[in-house]
Amino acid sequence: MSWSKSDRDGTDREGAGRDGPRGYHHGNLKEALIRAALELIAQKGPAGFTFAEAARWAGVSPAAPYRHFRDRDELMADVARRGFEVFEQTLARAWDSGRPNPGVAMDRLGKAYLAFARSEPAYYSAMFEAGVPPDTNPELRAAGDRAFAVLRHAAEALTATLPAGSRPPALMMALHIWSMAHGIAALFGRGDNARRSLPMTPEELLEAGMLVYLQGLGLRTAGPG
Amino acid sequence: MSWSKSDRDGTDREGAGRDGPRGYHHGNLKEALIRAALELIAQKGPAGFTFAEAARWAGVSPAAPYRHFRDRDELMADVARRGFEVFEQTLARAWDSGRPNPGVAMDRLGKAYLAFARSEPAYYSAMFEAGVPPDTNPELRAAGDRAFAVLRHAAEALTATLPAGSRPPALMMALHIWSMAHGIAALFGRGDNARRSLPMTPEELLEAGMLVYLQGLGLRTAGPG
DNA sequence: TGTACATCAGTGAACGCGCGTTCACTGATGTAC
DNA sequence: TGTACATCAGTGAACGCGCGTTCACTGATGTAC
Repeated sequence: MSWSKSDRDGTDREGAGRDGPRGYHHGNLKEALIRAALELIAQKGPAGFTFAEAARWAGVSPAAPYRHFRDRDELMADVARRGFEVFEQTLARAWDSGRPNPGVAMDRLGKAYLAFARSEPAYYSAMFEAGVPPDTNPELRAAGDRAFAVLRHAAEALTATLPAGSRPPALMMALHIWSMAHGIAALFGRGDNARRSLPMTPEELLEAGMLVYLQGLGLRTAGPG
Repeated sequence: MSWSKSDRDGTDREGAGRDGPRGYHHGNLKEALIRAALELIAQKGPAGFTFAEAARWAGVSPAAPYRHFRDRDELMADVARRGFEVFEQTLARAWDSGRPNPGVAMDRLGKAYLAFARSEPAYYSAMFEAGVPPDTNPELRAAGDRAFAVLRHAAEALTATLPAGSRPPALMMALHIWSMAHGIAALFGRGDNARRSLPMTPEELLEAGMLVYLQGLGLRTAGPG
């Protein structure tokens, strides 16, 4: 990205309109296409996003995207990769090195997970539901691994509070928490999709589930606060 | 093609074929379309299934399906409904009224969940991933509710083994187990999709997760056997 | 500082394709009498 | 038992549409000199 010297992200494009980067051809088509994809995926799901419509959204001819992506799949993979990067940062910020203690931080991590799935449905779809094989792209896989690593480190910090003899495998614990968080996000976490009514918020459901789970591991979680 | 009276279904059509009710026009086009949809969804995901191709698969003209389904979505909803019915039966059989004890039966239930997701990916996709709103169809919703009821009853049976004072809400417990099972199925449970390598089988992961969870509830599960 | 030139992002026209959907139709079926 | 008729499942041709993809092109940019 950012490859003319004088920058060009001064204004933003789609959504509220405002053609920013004027000057020459388009300026920052690659970014514009990514943003168009995010918008379209959010509106119509990962399947309802076409190369042609992304081009239209960005205000260029249907042939223009081929200058930046081999095909639709490559664009989707790029969206997924960026999604993992944002996801990693979001989770890492929530975890905050386990402050003030791993239990509280893990609770925050869970909430951040669901918040991401809800507020960034397009990223989340591209990452987990669009059928993008993680091996498409070494960078995609690496980004996914880095995001998962945040969760794994959190699990390690939690198990470290247990006496050395009775520590469960942190990797397994991370996988359990990931699975439950993903399950809740997929089944109940998004606005209109697969709407099943819940007697509580997804956040409450996950928080309760993690509490029970951690208790099952022998962790005395202080709970929130 | 083929519209003389004899002929017609002598040869088998889709998959393992065997078109039953031969005789006249097609005989059982509705069923044939459902089976075509299952095949196509299994091969190419819920998005890669078109009305026209289902018709081709069933060997009829592209206009024929309109005699049986208003549109693609209605067909998809029907697939989902049938999926929930099969799912309910599968889960109920695995639960087997909680024999020989709820702990063992719950373990079986979890394995049956994952087995269904793996062996019937088309049903599973239509049910949970195709974006079919459950309210499309009262029957669809009812079928989904009945399938979930199996899980809820299992949770009730498990909580009933606890002293009256310390019973967690069975509904919440059912939701937790469902979420974890769905999360594992979605992230790790299918062959090629979203392949993430695991240091264990999905079944082992779910079994371990349920064990920890149940322990957290204070349930002394005997474990398998 | 100015000019010529290579680079390359985006154009616009064109194509083949498969999809969804409609329409008047046809041929098989079941049934009333 | 036979005949006339209503019903209805499936036909096949047709349509408009949007997509993916290609192509020779053009016009803006950066840069070597």
